[in-house]
Amino acid sequence: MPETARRTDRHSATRYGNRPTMKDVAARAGVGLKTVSRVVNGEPGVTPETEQRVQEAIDALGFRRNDSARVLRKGRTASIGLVLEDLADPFYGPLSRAVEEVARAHGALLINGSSAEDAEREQELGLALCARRVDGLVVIPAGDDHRYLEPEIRAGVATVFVDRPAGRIDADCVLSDNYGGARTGVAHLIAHGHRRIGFIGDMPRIHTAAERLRGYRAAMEDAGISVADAWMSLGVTVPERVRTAAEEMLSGPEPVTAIFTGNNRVTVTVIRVLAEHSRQVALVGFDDIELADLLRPGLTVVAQDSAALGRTAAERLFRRLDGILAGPERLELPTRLIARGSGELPPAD
Amino acid sequence: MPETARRTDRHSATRYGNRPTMKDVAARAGVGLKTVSRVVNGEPGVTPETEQRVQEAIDALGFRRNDSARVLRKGRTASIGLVLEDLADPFYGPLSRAVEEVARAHGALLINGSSAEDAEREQELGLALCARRVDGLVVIPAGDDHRYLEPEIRAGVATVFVDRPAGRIDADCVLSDNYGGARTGVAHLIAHGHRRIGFIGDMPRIHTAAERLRGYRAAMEDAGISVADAWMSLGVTVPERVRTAAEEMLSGPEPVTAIFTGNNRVTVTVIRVLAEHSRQVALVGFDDIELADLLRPGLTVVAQDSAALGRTAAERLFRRLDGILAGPERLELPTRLIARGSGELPPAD
DNA sequence: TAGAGCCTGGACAACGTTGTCACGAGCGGG
DNA sequence: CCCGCTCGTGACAACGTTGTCCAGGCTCTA
Repeated sequence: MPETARRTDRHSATRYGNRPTMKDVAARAGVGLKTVSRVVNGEPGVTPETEQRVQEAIDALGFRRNDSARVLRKGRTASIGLVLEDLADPFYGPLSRAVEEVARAHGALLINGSSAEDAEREQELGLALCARRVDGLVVIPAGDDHRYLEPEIRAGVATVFVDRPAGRIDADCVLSDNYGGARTGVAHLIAHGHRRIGFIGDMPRIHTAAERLRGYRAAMEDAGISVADAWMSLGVTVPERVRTAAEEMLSGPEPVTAIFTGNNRVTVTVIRVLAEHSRQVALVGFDDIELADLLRPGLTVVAQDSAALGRTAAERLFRRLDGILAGPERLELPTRLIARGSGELPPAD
Repeated sequence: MPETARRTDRHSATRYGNRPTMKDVAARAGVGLKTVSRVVNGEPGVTPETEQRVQEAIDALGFRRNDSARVLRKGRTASIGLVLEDLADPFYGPLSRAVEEVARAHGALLINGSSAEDAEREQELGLALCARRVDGLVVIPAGDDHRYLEPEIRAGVATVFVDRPAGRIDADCVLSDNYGGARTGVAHLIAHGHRRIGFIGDMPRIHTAAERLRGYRAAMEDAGISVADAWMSLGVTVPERVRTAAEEMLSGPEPVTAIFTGNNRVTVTVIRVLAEHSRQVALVGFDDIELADLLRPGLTVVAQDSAALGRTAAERLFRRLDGILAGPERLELPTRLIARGSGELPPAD
């Protein structure tokens, strides 16, 4: 049997373990290859006796269909990719989970990767997923140039951007109402008597940060308050920088009486600063935080629904895969102000 | 050109979009198929001029190698699977991220899925990943019978269980020291003068819950305290049940003066109950919680390092793939007691 | 200048699956 | 009794890639 021997050798050389194939099952059951395929896929046209023989062979050999081969033949992989910033961030966990649930409902698997807020890594990941021939891609942009995805989109990879818009290409995106949310949050502070309000946010090149700043400015303008430069601080959201920014706003001759924070990482740091601070300072944060209601005072936030973002994006992706949609569109989801105490504190002076 | 026409028809019928293949690139560049392959994979033996011609064709056509086909040919998929309970749970986010980082360091992609704490869904997911021919599998068990993975493991799928041990099969697993951690946490309460200490945990069929209960009992026994049945409550960790359990322990003629909570979901609910409660009750929770230091009093916890769990498991998986390891092993990672105030409160009476 | 050896490039088979098609058996109706 | 039909089954090609192997052209040396 040189044929068999050769085959075994090859296997033990290049793989680890010999997975049985349909050919093996067919040989054992004494039927043709296609008949096994029919049984495995539940296609009609097989007598019960034949089916049983095949099934027994499958069980005996521990056969499992190789989906890689199937995909190669069929074209669709029944999997979608998700590129996000950091799975460990509590904002993205629910988002990822929501995408997964929608994928599951459509019989698809989710492959996800973290870009670590690095544009190059985002691209690397997105393209790796395309090489795996995912049917669609949900991207939370880290970079601001997504032309690298153009050939993929043209080739039929349904692509939806979430949380931040796509850069330099025209594509579907699902965003929160960052501008409106920030505006509402700041207006809430103004309504409680504050006029000197600080804003601490992320780097302005990040779309969400820019939009939230725009909302802050709009709310201040609505109230006829002119904004001092010292009240605004934009930059990386590492604790050290945020801490310094907060302390500067709170000192000096005309300190702010309230702070609006641009995302959850900033909010947490500012809470720590305020806890060490003697004077009461009002605080409204963008993004909800677990246990926000257990703090004293409770934390008032502008909450975005990250699960809804994920769900909406994934649903749009599958509708696009089904060929129902026309041109790219931008969807905006509302935010919600949740008053818990910290945003309702009156000005201290 | 009937050949070309037919090919195009086929494509637009069964796929969406015509991805160019190496054949197309080869035709455009006027070289052979294998030469394109060599360029794409950076193999030696191609003159710079030829390479440039090929590269131009690749760019012009927007070609991207089809990894499905590659995998079929090569045997390894350079991807690993992760089956966990719920990505939205803050305990699993960092774990997943840690696994991803290790995978990335080994040039592999991570595919993950949530079992939603459902044994059937765990099996479905695990087998789907095997059908995709992942090289390895990290499983956080939901069910307690993993014999369904036996054929896969025999076939060479490196498998590591995390957080909870595998059921009814012999396999690698990486666990936290649940017993020791709980014992230390409860001993901490005893050291601060408590004798009537409650325990609220998850369903006892879950391994971690059983181990933590065992730790509780051991610490109590060490101190010569006999445990009343009313002090222990095991069951689903939905807020309603936990709330009821806590309130029962805190009422009656001999209420507990301290509570040890069996996981983060329980802890959060108990904090809420205690906040509404007049008498001071000490609390130590298993699992750390974000912002635990900002509560008043700060929350004392027995922290497990979920990222380390993931990292350790993934590293073991890749070492197994490299064929370095012998038999299955059980690794146990230490926990760490973090005192922040709530666990150091003295008994109220 | 001829022969040896090297380097580049291409033809071909194989990976495991599925779609197409054809074949043979059984059967009912003309 | 034969034609045509249905039904179960299997042979074969194709999906896009990579490993093997061979051919042809080049350089270098004797």
